[in-house]
Amino acid sequence: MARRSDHTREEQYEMVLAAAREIVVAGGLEALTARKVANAIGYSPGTLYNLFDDFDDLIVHLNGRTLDELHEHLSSVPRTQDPMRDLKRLLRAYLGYLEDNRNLWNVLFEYRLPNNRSLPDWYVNKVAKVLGLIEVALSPLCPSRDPDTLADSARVLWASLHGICSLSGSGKLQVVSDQTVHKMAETLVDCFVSGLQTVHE
Amino acid sequence: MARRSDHTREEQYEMVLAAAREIVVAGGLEALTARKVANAIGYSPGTLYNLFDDFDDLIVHLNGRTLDELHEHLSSVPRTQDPMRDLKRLLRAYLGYLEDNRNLWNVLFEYRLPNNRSLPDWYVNKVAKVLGLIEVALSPLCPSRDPDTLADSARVLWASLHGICSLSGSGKLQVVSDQTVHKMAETLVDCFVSGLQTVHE
DNA sequence: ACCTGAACACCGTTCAAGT
DNA sequence: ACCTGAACACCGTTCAAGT
Repeated sequence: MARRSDHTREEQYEMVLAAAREIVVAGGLEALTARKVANAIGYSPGTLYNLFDDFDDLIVHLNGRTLDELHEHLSSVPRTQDPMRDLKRLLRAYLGYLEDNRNLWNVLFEYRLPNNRSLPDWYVNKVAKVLGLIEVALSPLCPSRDPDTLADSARVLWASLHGICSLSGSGKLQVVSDQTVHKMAETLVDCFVSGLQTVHE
Repeated sequence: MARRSDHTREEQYEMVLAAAREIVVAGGLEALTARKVANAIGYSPGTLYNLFDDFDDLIVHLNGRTLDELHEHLSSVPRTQDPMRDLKRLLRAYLGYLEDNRNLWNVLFEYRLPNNRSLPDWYVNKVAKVLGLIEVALSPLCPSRDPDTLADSARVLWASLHGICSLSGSGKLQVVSDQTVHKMAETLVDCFVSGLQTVHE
């Protein structure tokens, strides 16, 4: 109906992501619809397509923000002289973020791009930044000096932790309490790190 | 329009799951719709609701079949006198099933029930059966005689493996080749089992 | 140039109407 | 008793029409 200059493109972008975040926090991915986001920011559905390629693109941007949040949360973990203690703290910080932001975390991982499309470079970089934190924490515990081996170990640990959180969160492991998830995650870290140091390749 | 006794209820049930399986194999979860399933078996959409509570229920039943298939596939792995070798074979069988049935595997894990609902008992039992296979393989490698500890270890390993396959499959780990996934999974198993034997609790 | 809102082609689900 | 198929309340997405 009209050209509205109520908000700049950047303001609209921020409004959309803020609204999307709120909707996901309140109701998860299934609650997130284009019409609801548009309504929340006071624009029509069509306006979203001026800012994003499509709804998938919007979700990827929201997940990018979640990765930033997660990175910041994990970055706040202090480093001491005890590498194993630091790694455990990082683990607890991760589980803490998950518990406080369950729905955002769920969308971050449960959302899959359609088969023919792949994640944009800036998104891949955000993942790499989080992985970097794990590499740093794992480095003093990793006997190998090869950076590729370290990177692989960090990815295995990160992915394994994800598996525990993911399967238990979706009720596919007969896991009832967060306490059990914590215990399983600790078991993983203990065994994996211990194994790293004894396995000779 | 008519009462049709072309097929019994059981026949219809089988037809639905067979059609759903085919649609998923061909196009993944996003291709699976009620209308498409109904059309594939030559009935109207409404008929599905005579057989299943809703579409979620249909997917859960399909996933139940996938769990059966997976269990059967893993059961075919022969047992030798070398526990580590057996476990590695189990691992390879799992990765093999995944590669041959990627879309079914994706639906098995990426599909989440709405928040307020939980998986039925018969489904939980199917999961437990698969976990049982891992327990049996892990048992001779696990120093603890406590069956609960063994069960926890099996769940940690299963979930961790799932995490690696899941994250790499959705492109969230910068993992390119199946070869890398294999390598990561082997690293996990090596380190985890080795760690199991050295970690004292 | 920007935004609208109706329209399109879909969803899962329901239920009166038929046999 | 079983099945239909139209209808309902939604989706994501597009685009002619407005200012």
